[in-house]
Amino acid sequence: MTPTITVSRWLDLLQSAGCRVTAPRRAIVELMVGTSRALGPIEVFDLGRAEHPGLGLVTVYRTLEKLEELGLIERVHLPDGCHRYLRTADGHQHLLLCTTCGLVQTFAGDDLDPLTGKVASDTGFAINEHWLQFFGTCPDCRKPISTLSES
Amino acid sequence: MTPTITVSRWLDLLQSAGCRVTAPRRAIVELMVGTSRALGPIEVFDLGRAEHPGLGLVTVYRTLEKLEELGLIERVHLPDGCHRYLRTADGHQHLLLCTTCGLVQTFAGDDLDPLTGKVASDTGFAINEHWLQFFGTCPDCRKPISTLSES
DNA sequence: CTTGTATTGAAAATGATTTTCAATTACAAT
DNA sequence: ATTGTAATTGAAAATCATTTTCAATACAAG
Repeated sequence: MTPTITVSRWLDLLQSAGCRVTAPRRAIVELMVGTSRALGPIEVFDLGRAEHPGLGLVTVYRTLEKLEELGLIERVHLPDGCHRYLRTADGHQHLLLCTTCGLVQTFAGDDLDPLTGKVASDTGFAINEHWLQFFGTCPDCRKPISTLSES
Repeated sequence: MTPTITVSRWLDLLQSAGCRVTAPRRAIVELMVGTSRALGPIEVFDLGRAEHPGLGLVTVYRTLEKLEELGLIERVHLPDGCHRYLRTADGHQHLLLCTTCGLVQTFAGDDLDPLTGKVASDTGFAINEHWLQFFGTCPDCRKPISTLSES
């Protein structure tokens, strides 16, 4: 699906959920659909103002919250304690994140269901979520600044 | 190693690092050594005041930071975005956390080194950290309140 | 085009964490 | 034991992220 079609789909889903389609929301949706980086609220705010200069930070928070409710984006947590938002991948994916620029790649990891079941029965916990995430530095961020390609 | 000996060892390590051993620090160290729950700063503050009533929240933050620097405790992140501190386990362990009370269990998961190497060479990332964590509800927190045992 | 209501952005409020600072205290050197 | 000094303390203020409040605005249904 092309980015343009995905943007329309997200806006339709917003409308189906009883929300209005407004310029600020459109700007934020375009951003989140178009990027392959995990973005924090301030980044969305800064990038969004390029599209829609009047955009307010409060609207960013509210829109991200709504997109998360709809399952279109999800929070990812980083080692430093910050969290950012990321377009939800199809199916449950394991994540590889660049801690410098936020670039995200997904990878097909091991199937954790058997391990989850074993740990649950060993411990008596009811397990309802897991994280398998790798963190590192992406190829671009590993390069010296002089040779950096545009993102 | 008994908890008492571990407390002494932590205090010795603090001193070796050029820090002074004070009553507030002793209270916080005893807490972190003695619990099997991941505790947030406010929890440490509240529990610590039982031991040392004058304890200030600022001191809690500073002491936890120092213990983390020394590698004696580590931050764990939770799905809701909060983070708590946990006595560092021997070797790298995978964690199972109760999202209700913070109880932590470690489990021997799959060895992720081969997968890490594969993902690194597939993507060109330099991978330097990973999380494999399960979240759920521990046996005690699953029980109705009337039958709760003391922790 | 009019109208009702969801949405907006600014400002204020909140909550977590950090910084500043004067008073205190551990502890090394007498 | 006493003392000097630098590390440490807790309170208050500052900072930063996030949420709430609210009056003005703008979407979309009729």
